[in-house]
Amino acid sequence: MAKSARKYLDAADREQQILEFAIDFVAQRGLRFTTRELADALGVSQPLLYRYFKNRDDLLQKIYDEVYLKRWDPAWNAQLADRSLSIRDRLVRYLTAYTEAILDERWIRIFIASALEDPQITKKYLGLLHETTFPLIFAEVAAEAGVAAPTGHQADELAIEIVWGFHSSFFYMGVRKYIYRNTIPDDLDLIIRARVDVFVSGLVESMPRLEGHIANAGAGR
Amino acid sequence: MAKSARKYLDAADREQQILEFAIDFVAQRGLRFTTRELADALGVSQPLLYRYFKNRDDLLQKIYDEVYLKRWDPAWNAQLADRSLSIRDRLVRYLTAYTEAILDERWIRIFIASALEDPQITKKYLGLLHETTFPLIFAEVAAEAGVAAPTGHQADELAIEIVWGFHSSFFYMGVRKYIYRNTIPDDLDLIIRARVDVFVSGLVESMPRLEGHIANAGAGR
DNA sequence: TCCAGAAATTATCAACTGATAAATTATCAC
DNA sequence: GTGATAATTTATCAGTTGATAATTTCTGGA
Repeated sequence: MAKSARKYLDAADREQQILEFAIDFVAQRGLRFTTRELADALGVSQPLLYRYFKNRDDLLQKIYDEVYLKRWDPAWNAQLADRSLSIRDRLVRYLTAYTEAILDERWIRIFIASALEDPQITKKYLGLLHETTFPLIFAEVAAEAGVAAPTGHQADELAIEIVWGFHSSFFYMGVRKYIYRNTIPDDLDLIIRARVDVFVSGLVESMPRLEGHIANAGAGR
Repeated sequence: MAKSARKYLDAADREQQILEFAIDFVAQRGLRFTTRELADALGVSQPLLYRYFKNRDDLLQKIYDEVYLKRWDPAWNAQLADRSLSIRDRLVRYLTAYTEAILDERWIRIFIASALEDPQITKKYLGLLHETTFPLIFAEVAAEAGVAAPTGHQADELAIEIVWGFHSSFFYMGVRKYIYRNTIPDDLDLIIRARVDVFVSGLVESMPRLEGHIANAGAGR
């Protein structure tokens, strides 16, 4: 008998089915859903949820785990550091993989909704970017420019900040598409290449002036 | 008698007090608050809310109106177009005013929460950026580069996209601070100048290559 | 075929929630 | 002071909600 035609699923299958369905459901409805609404949409009785999930929060926690799990490939950082390709090509390759992973309705909406509810949930993921990937990208562009990156705490902060601005623009495309419900261009590859070009050109050229910006900090106000 | 010591406020004052309090409250708690929680926090009875607001949704609508109202200064676009200053200076001036308006906990959190709930709410505001400000910024940088901006539908889209990436990085600082609860550098002026520098330098330099990106679209896949 | 055990549903509860009506309390003009 | 009026609270309700217990239905092996 095909599993899909069964009325009584194996416990493991049913749990997986509920979880997958709940991810789509919560992505659409946000965190204000009720357990009855979820059960009705899935076509099972509401108490059945409590056979597989201790309570509503337990279900949400498992949703977060499932959505964030395995969306981050540790190989990305190694590839970014691989100087056999130009920094432009490396950034294009990384951003192609990164956007493929995160420009997903469920991922974007659940990420934002969960962060709004409790920033702790997304902290680990964001820490990975902030502590590892961003310093790496800045350092690699600095190497491309043939300039020593400016040093000091304020310079480090500014460097991270510049990369944040660049990097977040791709995540933000997901926000525009799946939260604002705007249309975004469908040729993502074109946009990645154009933005990488603007970013690398700009950072290479302005890198020598960064020290100056720091020195002038606060002077103009 | 000072109004703050009164027990029975004038209707207009009470309505304003509830609305202001509710804005802070909803910014913190999100849209899952109950009318009792709001009333308790404010120190009034729950039915009192219904004297001033028809129902829960009516209160939310008035919150949105109050938060989004007058956060957008129509003079900004005119200033961006005023070529008596360099494009860098104009962008710095604009972004200083813009960030001052929107890097506010209530604004950021209610903007995101309401967009997540119903994208219609933020549509008008975002349309203003997309239709008016972004094309203007791109055109002004093109003029700075002394290059005719590339033409055609795809070029327009790409141009808007590049500016989206730049512009959104400032809004996104608010997301980082008030939603992710990350620390962001306190010297905003420094960041604005550095990012404007990277952006203008990069766009001026890569502008002549944009046509090439478009021509190559899809070729590399 | 039949039944033991697992899977799912029905029935139910206490607490919560948005909303309304009735009763109470403060304010102010006279 | 006093009473008319507006502001606020208390009491209350019907529908909802998360969760549990009791009951029923299905599945697969002997």
